[in-house]
Amino acid sequence: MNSTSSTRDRILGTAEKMFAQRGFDGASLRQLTAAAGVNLAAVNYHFGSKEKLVEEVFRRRLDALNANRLAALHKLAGGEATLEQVLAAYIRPALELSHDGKGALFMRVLARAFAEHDDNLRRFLSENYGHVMRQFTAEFARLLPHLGKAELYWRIDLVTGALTHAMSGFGMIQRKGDVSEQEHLEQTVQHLIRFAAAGLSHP
Amino acid sequence: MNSTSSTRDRILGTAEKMFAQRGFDGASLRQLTAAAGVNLAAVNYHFGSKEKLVEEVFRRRLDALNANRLAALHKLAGGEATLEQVLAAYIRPALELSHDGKGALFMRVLARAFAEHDDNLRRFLSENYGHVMRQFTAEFARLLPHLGKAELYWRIDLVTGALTHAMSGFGMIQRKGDVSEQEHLEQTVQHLIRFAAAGLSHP
DNA sequence: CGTATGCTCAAACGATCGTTTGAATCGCGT
DNA sequence: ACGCGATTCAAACGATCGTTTGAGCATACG
Repeated sequence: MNSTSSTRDRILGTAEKMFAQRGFDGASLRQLTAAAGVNLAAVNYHFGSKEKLVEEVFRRRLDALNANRLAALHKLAGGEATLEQVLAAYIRPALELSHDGKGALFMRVLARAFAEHDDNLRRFLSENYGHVMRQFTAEFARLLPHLGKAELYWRIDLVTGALTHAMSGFGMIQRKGDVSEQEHLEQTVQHLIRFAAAGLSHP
Repeated sequence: MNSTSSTRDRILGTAEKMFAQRGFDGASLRQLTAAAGVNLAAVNYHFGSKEKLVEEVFRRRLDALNANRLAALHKLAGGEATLEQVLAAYIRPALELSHDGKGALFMRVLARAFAEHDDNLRRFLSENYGHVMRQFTAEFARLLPHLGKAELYWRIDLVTGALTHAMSGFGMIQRKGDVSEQEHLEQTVQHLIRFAAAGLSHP
């Protein structure tokens, strides 16, 4: 077995792009393998099925994304972090991912998956990355003690919707020529954090 | 030609349900017509094509929804309405639509369409209902003069994402047995309005 | 050298898709 | 009662889908 099959990676990269553009059903394996320059049967050989390929596209990005989120969260002083800091730990890794060309496509894939309400995919996400969301929710609960449990979950859901919506469009937003990429990213992070903080903590 | 063909309406109603459940590509005309109890060819006879059927599903709901939104907006005292009132004019009709059983499905269809970034559908929505969004944006600009144009658009986009996300899940949220439907709706409207107002108007 | 083993390839499989067709049936004005 | 347009119907069309197959090629190991 090859340790890093070029065919496997080309399929994954092309799949990410085409899933973002045409959706999971809309992107056929024939279009996908043709665009990747590999044989049609290579997908089933390397991944087993189209659905397993979808899961692998998610796993590759989300493993890194959620590891970064947890690392940022744990780096904060336990029990003393501010709401803005916790939000930054949640938002910045996602925005950094959506900032480079290929990661931006993945955020659109993610937004699509949210909207599709696909039960298999939701179970996959919950099983593999639910613990991350749980840790952040616990932090939010500590920082917003005046909110009831239902109210807190509700606001987090609203913030999640806003962020998903925003990041699925990020990267397509025209950036002014007089600010650097890093500056643009930082400004966007600050906007998102302030928006989320305002929505979460209002009385 | 029949003025209100039962076949036409059954197709539209079933299409809304199945598009919400399985997406536009995922719901086939064979499943759809079988569930509606009509012949397969009836879709192409009454609507011309599957894509025209999709547009008609949108048109039927959005005509009423946006008319209600504009009526609520114009009923406000011109130039003196508060941010919360304008938000209510925007949010309440959508939530009322998503409150009855069939409208709730439509909101999921709408959320799906947002995530799919389909160019044809976006053009259709922009051409037919763009003027509504423009009027609300003008009101927001009047009420939030301290925000730059770019900043305002950005926050409206975030609010739109949050609302779409929330309303696509609304109706699935379990309602406590001790509050009436009307009460539940009103509480939800108030939550959404306060969340949106906080996100829009924060410094 | 011979032969496993990992991988690629063209071709085909059955299933399902949206659409079209032409005949059968319905419903109403004259 | 008759005729005609509107509607429904079963059947078929070509296209495309995900998956499987078996032969061919490569590389490494005994």
